[in-house]
Amino acid sequence: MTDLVNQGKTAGKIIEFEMLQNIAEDDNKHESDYKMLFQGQGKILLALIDSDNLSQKELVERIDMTPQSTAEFVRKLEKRGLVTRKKSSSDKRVTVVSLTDKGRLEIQKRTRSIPEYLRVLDDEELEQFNKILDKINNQMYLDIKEADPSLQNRYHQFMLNHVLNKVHPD
Amino acid sequence: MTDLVNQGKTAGKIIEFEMLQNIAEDDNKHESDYKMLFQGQGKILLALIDSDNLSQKELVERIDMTPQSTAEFVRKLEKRGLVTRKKSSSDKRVTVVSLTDKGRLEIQKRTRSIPEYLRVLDDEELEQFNKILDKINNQMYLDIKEADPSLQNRYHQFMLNHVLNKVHPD
DNA sequence: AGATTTAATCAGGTATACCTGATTATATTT
DNA sequence: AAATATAATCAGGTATACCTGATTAAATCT
Repeated sequence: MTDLVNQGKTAGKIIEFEMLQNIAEDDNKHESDYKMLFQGQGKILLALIDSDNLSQKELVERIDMTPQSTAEFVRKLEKRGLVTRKKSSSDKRVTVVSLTDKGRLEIQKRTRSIPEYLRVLDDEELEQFNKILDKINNQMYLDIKEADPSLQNRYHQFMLNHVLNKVHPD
Repeated sequence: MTDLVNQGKTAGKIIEFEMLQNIAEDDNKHESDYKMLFQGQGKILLALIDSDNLSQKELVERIDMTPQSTAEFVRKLEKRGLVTRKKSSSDKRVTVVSLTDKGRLEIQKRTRSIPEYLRVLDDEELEQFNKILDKINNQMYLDIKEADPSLQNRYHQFMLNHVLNKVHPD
């Protein structure tokens, strides 16, 4: 039963960690809104760094949202200057969405930047942390797949690929 | 410079971890909406487990929100049956907000529950993880204080106490 | 007792993330 | 060429988290 006590302690520290990230964000406002990465406009940006110039239809498939919501978020991103929308010449029904440089920078700021707090860990701790996160994440993939097998084909897998391989290349 | 590479890897895994938590939540919807813990209604609940029967005025101080927003969230929580509101008899201007049993359970579900994914870590890893989280969290406290010294007196400290000492007692 | 301060509410607004149903315009089928 | 399917948009809605300004009611001060 010592197990449960230790797990409980860790669980508390994880909540604390998330709380602190939240507070730190309030501070530098829009700079690093990690909450927004996995919903709405953020989801679209993430889909686009994975593969650019997608039609809204393709976005919808990857992102697991209605075409209407997707269109709305794309428009908002366009207004913010993070993506462009142009009609495809081969099929004038489709709208191709592309990242602007500003958009690319925006996501990189959010996903590629190394949080300051990691600097307090030494090499050994960093390695331990990596291993632990790998274990946890793998378990979560399994849990998610088990809970809803259809999820595995959706935006998750591509985000995974993105986060693991592209944003942080070795 | 190997440092930066390792830190980058870890940063990616943290984003992945957060993404996975998000997805897992979508699945069991309202069950464990960790995003909602540190804003709006969640913030109020958190303030109330720390110390119950607060006036809205006291809530406002702890929670760093306008009285109007606070009142709004309290009303919503009342509608959901998570808190009660009664006028103080000593000062009929003040409204005392108290957690109901349902409300208490609600936050415990969100803060006390041990995430399933922790079960994959063995004793040693759990200990390492605890140490790492301590180091990171402490650093974040320092960073936050540095960025805005006024924050230290607000809801953060009490949440810290709560998360560390009360929700997960040894 | 009258003036002022205080706790809270009312009224109304903004922004974000979503959704459903109906419609338009272009492609593809038949 | 007419019918159908497809990509996207329009219109309108819900819910959440916030906010400002104005007002009410009770308490305290002078």
